[in-house]
Amino acid sequence: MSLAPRVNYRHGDLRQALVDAGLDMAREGGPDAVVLREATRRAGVSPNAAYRHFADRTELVEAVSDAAQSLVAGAIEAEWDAVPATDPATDVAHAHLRAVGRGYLGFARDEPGLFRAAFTVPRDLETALDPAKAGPGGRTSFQLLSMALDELVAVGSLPPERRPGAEFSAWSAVHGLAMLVLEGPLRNLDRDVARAAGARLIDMVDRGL
Amino acid sequence: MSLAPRVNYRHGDLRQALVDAGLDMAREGGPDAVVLREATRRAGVSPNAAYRHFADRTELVEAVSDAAQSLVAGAIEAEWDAVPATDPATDVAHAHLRAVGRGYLGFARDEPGLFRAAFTVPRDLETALDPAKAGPGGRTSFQLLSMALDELVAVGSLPPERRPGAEFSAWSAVHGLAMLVLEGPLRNLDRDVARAAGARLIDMVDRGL
DNA sequence: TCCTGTTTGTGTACGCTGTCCACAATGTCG
DNA sequence: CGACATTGTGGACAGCGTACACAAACAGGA
Repeated sequence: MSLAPRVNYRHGDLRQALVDAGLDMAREGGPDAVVLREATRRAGVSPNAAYRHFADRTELVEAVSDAAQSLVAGAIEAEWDAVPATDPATDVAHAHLRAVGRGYLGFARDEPGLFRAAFTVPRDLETALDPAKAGPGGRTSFQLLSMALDELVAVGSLPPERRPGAEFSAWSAVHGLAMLVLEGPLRNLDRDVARAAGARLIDMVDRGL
Repeated sequence: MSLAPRVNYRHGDLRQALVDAGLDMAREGGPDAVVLREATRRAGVSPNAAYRHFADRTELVEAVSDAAQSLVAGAIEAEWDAVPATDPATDVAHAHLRAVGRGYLGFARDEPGLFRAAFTVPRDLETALDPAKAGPGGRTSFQLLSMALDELVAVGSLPPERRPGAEFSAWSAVHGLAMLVLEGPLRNLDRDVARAAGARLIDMVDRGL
């Protein structure tokens, strides 16, 4: 980023600069490609400077992961907002669920490295409501999924007794396809075939939940 | 393995010894924990000896991955074989599908490191029929899943027009749950809750395919 | 049986990584 | 203005993957 050597001894916002550099590295190569020394290099700073902001490499990667999760949430919000609210409520609810799945899979396809950084690193779900992981609209991807499922119950498309835990099933399905295609055995699946598989998968979820 | 220093200059079967060491390391720590130098150390051999059997670390990890996939296939075969063939064919077909899912998820739960070594490394699906990845019964996990789906069509539980590509949907679902629980945001999910989520997920697949 | 060539091991070395330590520049607050 | 906390630098270390040159063990034909 800042190619010109700093005139000031202090950097300004080194922490953010390191996270940005980490995001760039994760974009091509996933979380494993985030190397601490390289991040400091890109920030124009000595390797050890990073340790003033992160206890170790793991903490840096986790910060990158949080930022990546926020980007995913943004992508899902965009799909959600594109759903017209004019149709009958039942259709809107289903459309919202499918929008969440489409946003998730679309992000995985367009930004595989960041997707893996987002979802193969994080500590646990306890922090799924962490605003740092939310999109511009302030909601995390998990919250968006929950909203869609609540909506399905409200319009009577999902029996209330099947609502608890439904997040896990729906999430698992799309997440699994993403991982299989990204870093799993379906790695070389044709792009169009993968897209079709995504649509079919969302059908299955919509039908089977 | 061979703690006593070799008396012979040659090792015997170094390649296999390295793969075995790699499996041990992958068992705790997943594919990233497979370190080439450590493998040679455990085999009682100098670091460079590995390069007579693998072009680089990646090739070693891939060999470990193949071995791990074979173990998964074995676990699935065991579940499959435990299904009694006495019930009506329809029930048996569904039971086989569920056995595949149970075997897959059970292996992920019992051997998380090996599971990740098996499914986050491999090159692509082209080699899904590779006998090296098969279980003792000679079939890969992908083949077992396909067999279950064919059976479902045969007994009329799955419309033939939905058969093509059904592997991807079913596989995605179980794989996704496994990944979320193993190295994803559901990492700290209670063991019993995870098990219940698995059962519910298999329900969804069975219903929605 | 020796001689020769191929296979499979060893030794040394290099650059890269994450991380530790002591020290210096900068900002803040009494 | 001076003391203190913050944030940077510099040097060092062990461990990693890997390249290169060399040595031991085997294999086959003379």
